[in-house]
Amino acid sequence: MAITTGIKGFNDILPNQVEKWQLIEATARRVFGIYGFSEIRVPIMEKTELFARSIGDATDIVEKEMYSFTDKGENLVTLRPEGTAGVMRAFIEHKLQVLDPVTKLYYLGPMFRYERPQKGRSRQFHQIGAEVVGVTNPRVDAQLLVMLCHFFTDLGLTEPTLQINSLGCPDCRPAYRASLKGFLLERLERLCDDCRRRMETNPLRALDCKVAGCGETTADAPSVLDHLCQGCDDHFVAVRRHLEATATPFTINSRMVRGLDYYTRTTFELVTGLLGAQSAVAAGGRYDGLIQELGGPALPGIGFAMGVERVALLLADRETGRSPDLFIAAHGEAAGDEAFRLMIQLQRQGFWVEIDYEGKSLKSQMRRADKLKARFTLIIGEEELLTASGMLKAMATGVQVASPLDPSLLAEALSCS
RNA sequence: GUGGCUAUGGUGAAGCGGUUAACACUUACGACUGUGACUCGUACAUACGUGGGUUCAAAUCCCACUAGCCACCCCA
Repeated sequence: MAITTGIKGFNDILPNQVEKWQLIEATARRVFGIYGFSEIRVPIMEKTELFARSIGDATDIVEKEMYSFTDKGENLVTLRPEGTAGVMRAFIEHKLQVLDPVTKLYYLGPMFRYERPQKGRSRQFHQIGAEVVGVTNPRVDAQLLVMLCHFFTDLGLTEPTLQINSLGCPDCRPAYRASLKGFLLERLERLCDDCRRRMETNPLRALDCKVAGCGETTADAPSVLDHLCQGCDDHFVAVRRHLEATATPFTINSRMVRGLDYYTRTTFELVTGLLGAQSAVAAGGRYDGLIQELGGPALPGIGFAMGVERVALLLADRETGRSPDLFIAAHGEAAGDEAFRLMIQLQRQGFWVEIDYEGKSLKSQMRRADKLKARFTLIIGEEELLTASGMLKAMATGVQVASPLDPSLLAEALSCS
């Protein structure tokens, strides 16, 4: 394959798209900041074992989607397929719990999963995620969800809707799982091949199978929510109560399934119908056992991650708002030197100034000034050079006035109007 | 890993066995006044993903490969 072709599933984000990305990132930083979150930056590679332990050995991510390899020191390393594992590793390694009993972190950056690319999915993709460590109280679950909704509202995206569920805990989930498995076993012949396979790996998945027959078959399957232990039930009820108290719209989806093993209790997704097969724009949940499982203190955690590509897809393309303050059109070599000198001086004062670098005709330069949507154009020719005075033209009105070739006076002219 | 669809310039595309491979945008130069937008003119695919085949003749038909897209699986 030609070396000028990128790797499958690894996409360039061109300048016109980057504007959107910057808006998403800036909104996240701003909104998450309001809720007291601090950014953490962790490496994009970790020991393979970390992901296997946290995400779960039997998950598809670990089984077949990781970019894993042996480095030159014979270490088994993996390009992060998600963010939580690395952040929790850093939390434990640096004992962040001693700084504050409540740790609120957010991160953003590329993740890697070897999957077949399709709409809203690529092999290198980007997530923005947030995690809270140290709080069991359901108020923090609600707050995290409110923050997530706040973020989307600020971006002008009201379409994705919040769905929540509870997955129970290690005390009550096994019983539910057994109950569901029993239910499915009785109806084995009505399930699709995939669901039969899921029986062993993860029976919960049968609940969101897209095959029509399976949907009907599992319509009256036992619900997790009926099998929650007292603690989990109380927790879930409280989360719902707090969401209602803060007027945060949500629906309960007891059939929602998560792909990572570490989730407990509250799980949630922000779903949209506008992204083809990819309905989840952001998703997450509580992971009360993860930190201890990784060898850290017994602290609870909850977090979410959103797919930046998916958010960007939902955002309408926006016009590039930026345009130069001034274009200096020069006629002749000496004028070109003067234009260059003025440009640098004005740039040092913070103005965006453009010039022509190739000695093009005045007409060409004016055309370019227009195309760049420069607010002003300063025209310098031989005559102007003699009097040290150029013509300053306001492009919108076409009005032009003589203006001394003086950076501070020009700066003044650019600042007003 | 499995399936379906598609592959023409920088972009969007016409073309359906014999055309100078339309048209539009973009870009470059020029005309209209040393000075942009509108208008007009000129230029820009030895070439139709790659490799084979059928035919007097293929961008147009057939095969293989590759890539992209969408979907399954799974997931943010």
